[in-house]
Amino acid sequence: MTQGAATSTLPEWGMTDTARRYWLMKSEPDECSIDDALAAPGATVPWTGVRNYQARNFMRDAMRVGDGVLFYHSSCPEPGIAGLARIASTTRADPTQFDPASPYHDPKATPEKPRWLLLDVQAVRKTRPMPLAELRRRPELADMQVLQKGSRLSITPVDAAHWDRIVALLGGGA
DNA sequence: GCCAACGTTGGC
DNA sequence: GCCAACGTTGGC
Repeated sequence: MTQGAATSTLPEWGMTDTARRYWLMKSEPDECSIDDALAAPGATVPWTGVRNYQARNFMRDAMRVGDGVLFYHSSCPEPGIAGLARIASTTRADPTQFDPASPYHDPKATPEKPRWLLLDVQAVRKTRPMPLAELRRRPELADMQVLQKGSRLSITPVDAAHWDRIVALLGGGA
């Protein structure tokens, strides 16, 4: 247990302070696919571009090194889970917010007062595609947050039971 | 390209 | 602090 203060709990998600947590993180494959992540040094990529406070706060307050990640492809021909990953760092300022040339530029952010954070995500393996339509088809997954009507968050918590079920359906371990 | 849903902004 | 207008997300 060498990692720093991991004190926050998410009782609303039934998470305890000690258990491993699980997340679903959306990425547009045009920007960073599971293949891109696996090809990166250490299979690790900085998760840039989060511009939603709730998603940022998950990263800042609840995500911990080693947490499991469902790597999800969005805004593409076949949206769905494309791989498994893990959280590989704590948060730091997302440098794209300071870059006027970046689509993620935030003119109100300064290095002294950054608004947006990122953390590193390490790809573990590519899986068979598990399309959104398949997730919706399975009753035992119906209450996943990402499947709720109007859900747009790019980072959502995943129940351990849902994680276990999805990993089983994907075959192999996590 | 459409559009439902949701988040943010800014006038008051 | 309200809330209408606007922008964004993301599946289809």
